[in-house]
Amino acid sequence: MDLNKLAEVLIPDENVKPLSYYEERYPERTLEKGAEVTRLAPSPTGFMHIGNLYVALANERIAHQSGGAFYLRIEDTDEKRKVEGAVEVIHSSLKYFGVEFDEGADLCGEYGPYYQRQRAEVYHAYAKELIRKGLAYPCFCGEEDLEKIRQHQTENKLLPGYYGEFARCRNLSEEEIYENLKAGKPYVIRLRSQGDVEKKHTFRDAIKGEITVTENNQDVVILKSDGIPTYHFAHAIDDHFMRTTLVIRGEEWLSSLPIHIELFGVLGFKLPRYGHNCSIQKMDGEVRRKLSKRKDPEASLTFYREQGYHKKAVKTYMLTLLNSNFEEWQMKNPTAAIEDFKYSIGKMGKSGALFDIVKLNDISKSVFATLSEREAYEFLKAWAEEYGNETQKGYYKDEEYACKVLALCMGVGGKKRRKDFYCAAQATEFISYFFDESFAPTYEYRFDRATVKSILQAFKQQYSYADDMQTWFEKVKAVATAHGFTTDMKAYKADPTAYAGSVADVAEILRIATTGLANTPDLWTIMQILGEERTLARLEKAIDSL
RNA sequence: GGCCCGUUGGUCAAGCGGUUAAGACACCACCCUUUCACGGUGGUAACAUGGGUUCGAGUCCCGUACGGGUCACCA
Repeated sequence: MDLNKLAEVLIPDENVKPLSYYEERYPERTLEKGAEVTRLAPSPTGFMHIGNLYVALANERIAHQSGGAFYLRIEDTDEKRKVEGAVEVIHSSLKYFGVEFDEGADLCGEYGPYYQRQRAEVYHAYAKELIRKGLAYPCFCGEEDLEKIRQHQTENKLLPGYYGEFARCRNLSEEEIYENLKAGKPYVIRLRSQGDVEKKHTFRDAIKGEITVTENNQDVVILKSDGIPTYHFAHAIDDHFMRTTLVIRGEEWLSSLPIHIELFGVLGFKLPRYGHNCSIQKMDGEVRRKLSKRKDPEASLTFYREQGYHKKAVKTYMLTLLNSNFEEWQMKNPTAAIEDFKYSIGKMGKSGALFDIVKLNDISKSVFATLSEREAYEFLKAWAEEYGNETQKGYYKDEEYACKVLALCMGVGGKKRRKDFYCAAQATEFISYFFDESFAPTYEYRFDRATVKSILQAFKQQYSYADDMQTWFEKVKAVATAHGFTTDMKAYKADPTAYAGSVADVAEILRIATTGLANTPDLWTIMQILGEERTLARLEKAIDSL
């Protein structure tokens, strides 16, 4: 059979150049020893999963820490999944979390184009080469044919797939091929696999360690009927010519590793190192499962922006999941930039981590506690502008007032900072009682109405805006005593039944009356910020409601 | 179902043949505090399971159970 001719007929791409051209066009990178070239290679679906950030961060850290390069390649070989503007979403959502590429799609770079659809000629050049060598062949089987083969295989408990004796088009004669072609039958190009599933090898994965893989025996499709490569073929060619040294990707790829190993071998390329990481999971009732794009809002990167999580918090949390020694390092180096952490691929977990939003919130609280009230103001204002409603935007109109509120709520200037905020949405909700337009209390007291009313009335009569904190407390205590509430907390704790309540309970009643909440920062300061008129109005309103 | 991977407290996890089996989050208690928090101290709580190998096993081997992944002209 004239394989040269067959290659020309099957893949009539006039842009194809000799193979040596591509090796020269995409030369080995000149890098320091130990430098790693890594990449993120998402499909442009327009949806960014938290797992994308997770794996992007791992790749980015390793490349930049080693003095290598980190690039973005768009795997747009699947027409059906393509979404307009998706690349912009990838850049912007990763950039928000501080992950930036050195080269890649929509950026410059010597190893482009970085869109797979634009690299057709390279794939074609190598597909042709494989055909010439007899290592690839056209396959005319349609969906129905494949279905039939699969059915036969499942019925007879055979390994499913297109291989060996089941690969019907593998041994088509020259006449048959040209007859099919003449009849206008669509075809794909398949690899003529030389592997044997009975042969096992151990493979060293950078994350999982030693794993056993069998050889691939599937005649996988390398070029689809539209001439576009499948993931496997594009992966081998791109990662070779973009000179990737380390491929960190999800563990769903582990099972197709044998295909990749064979492909790299058959193409004469050096296999990169691989690290297969686990996906982030969550608890759904009793079962543990992957974070799902459809069911879990927190699976989407946009969730964190809409909620107003600080990028540093999300990044820190990702790092604690990615590298088990990160938290310890951070505790020892509380002021160091997280970029200074020596990331190690070997420290990545071998089993899937559960996503724990409570832990994220805890980290976020600490991040807020490092912000000044001005920084918090800018952050919250920016969030409100983009995601808040009209009332919430209004909170940040008066900068001085807002900063006073924030300074109090974050404990700025105190010996220890408060940790009430974990995201912009929650922080904005938290401070809403400072604004009359959103003050809608439900007043849930733990004492009977008569007592509450009496306490409120007594306090209101004595209240004076001019009082300093000390005087103010004296008055609170006086009200407490007058109602049979003790001011001696120790005594109260020793025997709570001896009193109607404690001064803490009185404070709680006043707190609920003025803010609607049982948990707020220092009440005296709140009243100072609110001002005399509004404070009295709120007490009045609370009394009226009883 | 076949193949591959995994399994240490509720969660994230250290551990690399000999440890009183770290630490963090959460929870609880106490302390600090004239209020709410912050903070401090302490506590509850774990090697999935059955066999081996070994003087000795969370650590090595085999089986079982459970969980995950994968079996496309999707990535």
